[in-house]
Amino acid sequence: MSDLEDQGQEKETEHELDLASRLRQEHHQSLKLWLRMLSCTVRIENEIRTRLRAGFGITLPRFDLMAQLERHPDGLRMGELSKRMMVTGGNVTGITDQLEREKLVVRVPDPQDRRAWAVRLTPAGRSAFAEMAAVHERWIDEMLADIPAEEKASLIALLASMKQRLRIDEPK
Amino acid sequence: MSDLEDQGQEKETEHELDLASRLRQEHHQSLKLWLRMLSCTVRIENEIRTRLRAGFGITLPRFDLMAQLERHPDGLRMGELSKRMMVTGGNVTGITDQLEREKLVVRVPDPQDRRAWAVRLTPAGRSAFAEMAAVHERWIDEMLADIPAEEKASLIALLASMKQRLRIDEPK
DNA sequence: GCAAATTACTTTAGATTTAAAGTAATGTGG
DNA sequence: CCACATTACTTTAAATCTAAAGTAATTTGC
Repeated sequence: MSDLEDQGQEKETEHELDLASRLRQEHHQSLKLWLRMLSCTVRIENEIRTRLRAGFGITLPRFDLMAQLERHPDGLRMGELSKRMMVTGGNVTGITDQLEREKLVVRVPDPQDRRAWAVRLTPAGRSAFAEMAAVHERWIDEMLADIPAEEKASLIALLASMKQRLRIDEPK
Repeated sequence: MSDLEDQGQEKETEHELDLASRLRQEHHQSLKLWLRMLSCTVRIENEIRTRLRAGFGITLPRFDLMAQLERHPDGLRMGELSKRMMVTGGNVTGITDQLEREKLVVRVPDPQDRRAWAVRLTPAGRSAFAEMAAVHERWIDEMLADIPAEEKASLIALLASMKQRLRIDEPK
């Protein structure tokens, strides 16, 4: 999903708006915010996906899963990965299968619970990820280089507030 | 891709940061912004996907395509849809096939260019979309209801700036 | 203890998605 | 006019992705 948003520039000379147009604008404010955010996100995501494939021959979901594991040296259970990556469990199974096939992660049985598996980066996985992550961060930095640091800081703060206040049932 | 972001709360008492930590923070600022935005986007997107399926038996990409068409009564060419939806042409072909099968859109041959097709909403499609769009906007409004209007306005403005300044080659 | 509910993960079917190759029509240079 | 590149769309193969059903282990209630 993506760019429902219209391209037109808006003129937000707030003091000149009468009540009617102010209401009309507020009515669509949430939708406009959503579509604008979605548009930025998809653009960046597509660019990262292309570069990861071209530069490292890896897909975005695999990179994402490895990124989760990199911060948890003891491994993460499938369910934890599913929650953190915000995708279904079946999806995590598939991506893990692929990464295991490539020897970048391993499934380790949980001694406490025989239903559960911990997924861990292999040494090869950890080393491959380290290289990719550094370049990945540089890409992001370059893509956002023309945004003033103050605007970035504002966005970071506002998005934190947004995440907190989102009226969506927490996943599980 | 999704929630690489750490969960921890940050304390941004800007005046107390020494130069070293300020630099360290700036180094990761872009990445943090990107991950935070991605996290919000995926959460909202998943919720909308679920609700569209449960409420209307429609998928998100089909809804998205119809939304593009709704603003263009004369129809859009496949390539236009691809650009606006920010997905590949092959993907648009598949989604259009599905919607055509459901009699919600039609392909109309372009008299000027026999390679090209315009895709249009059928009357049934237009009417179905109108109903869904109203509910869809209400959902967005509810999900974002706890975010103060001023913050929404700031985000809208900052994201517009972000979109403008993104250092990504314009699609085509 | 043990039946029933729950949990953790996998499997399945179907839709979406990309990248790359393929097809057909259009544009371009000479 | 005609070879050649380009353009618009489709097809293909492989990976993701969801929703739902399935499997096996654990927990719960009694």
